[in-house]
Amino acid sequence: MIIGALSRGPMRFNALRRLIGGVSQRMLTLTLRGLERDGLVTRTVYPTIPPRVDYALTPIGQTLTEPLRVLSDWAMAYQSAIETAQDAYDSAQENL
Amino acid sequence: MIIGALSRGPMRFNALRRLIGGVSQRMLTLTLRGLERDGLVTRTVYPTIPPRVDYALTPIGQTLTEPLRVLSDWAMAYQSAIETAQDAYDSAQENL
DNA sequence: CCGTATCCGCACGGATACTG
DNA sequence: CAGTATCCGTGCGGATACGG
Repeated sequence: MIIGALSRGPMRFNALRRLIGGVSQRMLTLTLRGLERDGLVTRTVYPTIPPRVDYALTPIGQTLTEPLRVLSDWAMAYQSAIETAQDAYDSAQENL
Repeated sequence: MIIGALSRGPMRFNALRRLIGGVSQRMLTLTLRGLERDGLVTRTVYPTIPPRVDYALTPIGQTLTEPLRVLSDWAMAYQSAIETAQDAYDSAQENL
């Protein structure tokens, strides 16, 4: 989701947090550090007050947006079919 | 990896286990049950001795092979670049 | 605003033993 | 062969508090 959010341009920490939704501050930080370590995301600090930090995709990070978009499209397309299958599976398990 | 392995045709439990490698019996079973619940994989039992169980992709499961192959191709292409980035990041952390 | 530090519950997954 | 059952350590991630 971070890769997808940054695919349209750099974004600040809290903007990212609001856009993704349901992510704790801790996990967003840890995930961003991981992506930074992997060379997929850059972190730029502007020494202003209040502080400002921009996150952006590196060239390699941008190459990942397409594969992830393909996967995301698949998930959107089959989400309801999969939920239906789960319901059928679960109710079949009850009758044992 | 299970989806990728089954993309070329049905496969038995232990064949799958050997092909994937490094997966415990427990985790392979749990993962297969999850895929079955999601309607991505079918489980077929042949009541022979010794028992035989075939796993195969459902039509929906087959639609997932392409998105995953795209992602896998990306991983193969950038694996070494990412490892290099990690090494650079880690050695930069040491000097603090 | 953008984090880090600390505590803690819990569930993930390995190891092992057992079974039809 | 293809599992299930049980025990158990560890690490993930939430919650909370604090700081530049």
